[in-house]
Amino acid sequence: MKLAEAKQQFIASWGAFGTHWGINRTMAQIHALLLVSADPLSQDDLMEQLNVSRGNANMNIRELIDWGLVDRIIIPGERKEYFSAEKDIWKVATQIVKERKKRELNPMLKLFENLEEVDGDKKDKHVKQFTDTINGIKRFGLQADKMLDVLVKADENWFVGSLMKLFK
Amino acid sequence: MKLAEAKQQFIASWGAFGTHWGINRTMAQIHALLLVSADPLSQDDLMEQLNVSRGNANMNIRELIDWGLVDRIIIPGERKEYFSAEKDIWKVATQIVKERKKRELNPMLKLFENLEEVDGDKKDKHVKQFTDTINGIKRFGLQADKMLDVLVKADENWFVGSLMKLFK
DNA sequence: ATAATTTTTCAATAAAGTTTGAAACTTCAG
DNA sequence: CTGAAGTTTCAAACTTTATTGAAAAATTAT
Repeated sequence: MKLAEAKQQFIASWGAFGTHWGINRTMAQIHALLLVSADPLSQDDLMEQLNVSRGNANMNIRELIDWGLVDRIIIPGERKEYFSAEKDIWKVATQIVKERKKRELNPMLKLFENLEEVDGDKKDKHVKQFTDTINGIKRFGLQADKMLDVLVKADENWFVGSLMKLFK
Repeated sequence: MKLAEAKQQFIASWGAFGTHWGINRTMAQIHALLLVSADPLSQDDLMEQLNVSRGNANMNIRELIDWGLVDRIIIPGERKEYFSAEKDIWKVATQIVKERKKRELNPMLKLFENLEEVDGDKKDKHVKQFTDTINGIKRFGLQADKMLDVLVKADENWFVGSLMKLFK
């Protein structure tokens, strides 16, 4: 398979998977293209190679920077800005975990604090089912929160090594 | 806080979070309502309590059954079907992991097998960057695949217990 | 300064995803 | 069988989200 063809296929698939993960297609495609590019690319390079508009490219590059997955690169003597993606997949994964935790898990746990106390007889099965469910979700969420904190701080070798022992 | 109000808030939030997780609002809301309901509910109960149409309720109930999160319940002497959700959050989580693995991770790994071999000089930095990236993602994916298999088979006490030791 | 180039913004438009509701289909009791 | 009750399907309407492109703002060179 030719390199250009393989790249196209990778970018298309990555974009398609992204849409199932709450990431829009363009953002995932830009990330994919930067992941497989040896050198930094400019916004115009990205627009051209992915056939997307200036506004779209700009917005999604900034979003990727915001997620900590892409860096702005200044090339001396060049007017344009260039962009480059973190290539170490372990770092990419922990960065994504970190951000999703911040954006999704933490707000959810916060919200649940309000739902803990409900009026009424604790013996009433409807009240009991509600509080038990909320409590179960909350405990699970706190557990996950702790685990993910450790995961994010760990380095790959330690983590994978420990898990390998654990999992035989 | 009144039970009815707390339920409404839980359902609304669960629905909102669901949309960030590739689950549509109605599906997440039906799941939420069944999670906090002590008894099974019929399709008409769900339609009424969530204000959604018959078609929408039907389609999303079936999707939840397909995900293994909701069971059909036949109540003797009743013509209607009733529905009930698995209440154990650990089981809910492992079931979701299992299904997403099947639907997302496995197809992705399959797709990547094709991209491994690329024509051209392995010394060319463009070829090298591409194959290194794909290889890195593939290794990571296979590792995750193995871990998730163990997680899905494990029971909660074993898993949490082992991790607690690991994470001190 | 001012002109050239690059980046950002945002209202309009397009695309994607969700929901509805009525019709078709199925099941079961009498 | 027949008809009532329940379930499923699906095209059309609607809602939400993503994308465009042109104009405004910012940046850098002369």
